[in-house]
Amino acid sequence: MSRGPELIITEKDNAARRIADILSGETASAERMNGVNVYKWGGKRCIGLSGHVVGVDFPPEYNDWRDVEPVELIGAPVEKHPTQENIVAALRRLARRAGTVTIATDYDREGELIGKEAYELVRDVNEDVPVDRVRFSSITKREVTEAFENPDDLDFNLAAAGEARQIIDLVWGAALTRFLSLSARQLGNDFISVGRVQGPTLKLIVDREREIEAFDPEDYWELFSKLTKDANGDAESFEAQYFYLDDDGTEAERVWNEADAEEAYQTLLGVEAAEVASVNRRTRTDTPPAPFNTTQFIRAAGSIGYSAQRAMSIAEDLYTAGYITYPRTDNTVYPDDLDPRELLGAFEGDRRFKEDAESLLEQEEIEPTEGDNETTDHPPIHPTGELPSASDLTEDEWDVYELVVRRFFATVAEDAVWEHLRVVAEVEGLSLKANGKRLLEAGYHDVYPYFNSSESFVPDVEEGESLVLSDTHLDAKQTQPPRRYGQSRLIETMEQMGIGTKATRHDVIQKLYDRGYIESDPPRPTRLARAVVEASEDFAKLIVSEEMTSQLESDMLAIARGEATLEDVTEESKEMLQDVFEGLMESREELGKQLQDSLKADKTVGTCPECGGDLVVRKSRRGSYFIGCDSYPDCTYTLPLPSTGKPLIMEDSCEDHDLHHIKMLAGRKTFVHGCPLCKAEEADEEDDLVIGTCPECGEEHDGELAIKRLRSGSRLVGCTRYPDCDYSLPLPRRGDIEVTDESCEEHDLPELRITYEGDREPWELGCPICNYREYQAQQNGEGGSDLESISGIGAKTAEKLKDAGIEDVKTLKASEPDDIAAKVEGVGADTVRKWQTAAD
DNA sequence: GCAAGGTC
Repeated sequence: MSRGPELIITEKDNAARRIADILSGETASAERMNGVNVYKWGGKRCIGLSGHVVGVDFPPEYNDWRDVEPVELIGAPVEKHPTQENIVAALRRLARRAGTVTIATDYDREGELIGKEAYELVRDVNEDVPVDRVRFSSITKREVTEAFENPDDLDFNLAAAGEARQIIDLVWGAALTRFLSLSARQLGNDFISVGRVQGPTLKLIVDREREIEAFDPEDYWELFSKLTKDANGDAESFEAQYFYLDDDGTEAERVWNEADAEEAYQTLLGVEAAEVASVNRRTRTDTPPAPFNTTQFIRAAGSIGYSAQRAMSIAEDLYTAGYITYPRTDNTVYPDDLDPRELLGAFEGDRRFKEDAESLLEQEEIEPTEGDNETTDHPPIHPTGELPSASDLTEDEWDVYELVVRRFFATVAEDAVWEHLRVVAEVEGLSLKANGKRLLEAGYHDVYPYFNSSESFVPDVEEGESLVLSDTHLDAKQTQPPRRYGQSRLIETMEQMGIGTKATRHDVIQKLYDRGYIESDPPRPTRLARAVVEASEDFAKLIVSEEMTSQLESDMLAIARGEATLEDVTEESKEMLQDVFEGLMESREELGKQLQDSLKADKTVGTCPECGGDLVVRKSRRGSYFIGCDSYPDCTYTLPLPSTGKPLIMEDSCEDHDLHHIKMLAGRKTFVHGCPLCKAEEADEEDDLVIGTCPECGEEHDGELAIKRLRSGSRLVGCTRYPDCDYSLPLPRRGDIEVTDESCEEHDLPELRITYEGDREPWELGCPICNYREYQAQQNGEGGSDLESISGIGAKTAEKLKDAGIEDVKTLKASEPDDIAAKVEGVGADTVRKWQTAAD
């Protein structure tokens, strides 16, 4: 009997392709099966999954939220079903005729579970085929070859640990989410969610907000003087700060008592010189940073202005294009077979990195830095050595790519060395100190400019030397509340707390935005978020506590070790949830009311000037936002809002009308609208300024074009016969509009100039018709494809789609998913369907 | 339609 082909299953297409290349000596060819790549060479086939291709859920009879009491979900069965039909079908087809199967999913717990899911799909169609498992932590020739020479077995206990997590997350998450949503009567798109990871993350944000609110600022004073060394006519000055030793004998700069501060201030004002009491010099070694894992990468990208979500999406594109390694990793230690010299060598041929690469290669010894996390999942994020040419990347992609390259450079660069100089001067029993620092050896800072390496100057002085004292000033200050978490700080804290994973932490933050729990950046919790956290603290403490995860982790460890079973762990967890529900059911109504009140508070802008009710942000039937009275239909008072963006109610209010200011969130086009009533009044007070004849109805009806200000705050050039004629041309939101003496011959309209406050140069907008035409041409010309407006389509994918003749969203929507999948590498029909839905 | 975890 002849054996069928060997089937290799990986976690993702990219890994399948690279492993096929390595094992085949680059002779593997790719073919498409159900829109999925299958790599083929000799008697072997290799297919990449897309992470989990099956998911857990309750049976369909539990689908209706209203029909099923949330508490019933605790006892409900949990089923597995395919979520990526095309991949599952392809896998089954291949498995049916396979002679052996090798599971080569990622080397971590979730990878073991994904491997077991693949194993079960294989077993469904082929009872006898031998299945083994290979493990490697980076896809290099050496590791992969070695792993395939020494195959192992699947670790079913480890996979069961992952399954226990799936079940517990589903049951707790779904039961509590439904309970909160039902009790507040929030069904449909605006349901109220909680979960093991989003819960504690939200509590972190809410707790910080509570600290900020409870903060009681304290007054203190700080004193500074200028000290000048005046030797041989060369005056060198520096600022020194007053300090004293507090009761514990520790050095303090803040003076907590105004009288003491004033006394010291007067003393310093009365003197003209101070004597140097001590000079301390020391050198400090500043070691280069460790290689990037996901969290540290997000943090660094954050410091150059990229949100966590955006940084990961760009990294994903760079990875798919082959320029950087896999961006989701916990590892901060390079694998043994990364040869830094070889990788540096790849940058010698590139104009932009040549100089730095060469100087690094001149080092006699190259020993990369190591971080604290050494894991088996993937190598730290580093450039692959395949370089993009300038036109391959957008500006943002280049920024992020350069960051990854330079981080790699830094990890193989030399230490930096600083010299710290501390000078203490004394006068009349008062002490002043200054700390200078100088970069003696720039080391890694030369190749990694993202850290602050600025120096502060303090001249060489000697003990006993007299310095001129001048410019003494006393600064009154106040202690500040703790700062809100920024996105990267939040992700770092989640990592420390052990919640979420490298691949999900940034998504969790996005989810909190989507659910209406946080707004703005740095994120600020809404009233709803507080109510959800409070309700959870009162009745389901575990769901907002990091302990739920640490408990789960130790349970999973026990399962993996064979010391506990999946059933033991899930049953115990369900019993705890059952107890939680006893408390919840009793307080159902009260809880629902609190959630509803908070939801309303989140929408409230202020008090209605006509009836004293609440003014709230509403959405019209056409989908646009406006402000209306909560007492509608008894009160019909409304205020318009700008048509672009989603309104955010800001914290500050208008002094005249006591209405909260509004910000319109629209990505890069975000702007502050301000007080909606002020905007409306400004428009009412401003007369339309006629500048010419309406090109559409001028001849027939004597329509005229005028510069108008709308109550929504927008400005435009529009026909005076509106609404009978709706001809209009856009005008910028900001700046003063000046009508110049010049006029456009073609359209017989005056040219406009926009002027700004401050130093900003005026903008010669010109004829409004010409200007609008140029704008439209620009929109349709370069970057005319709007494919990238769909979430999930990056620059690279858009490029690939265009190569396949799919130029824009319209074509994408009109095409058959399977056709696109067949034409475009790495794109499945399911993905296309998702894009098509996203485009609607 | 719920979670969290993969991946796109």
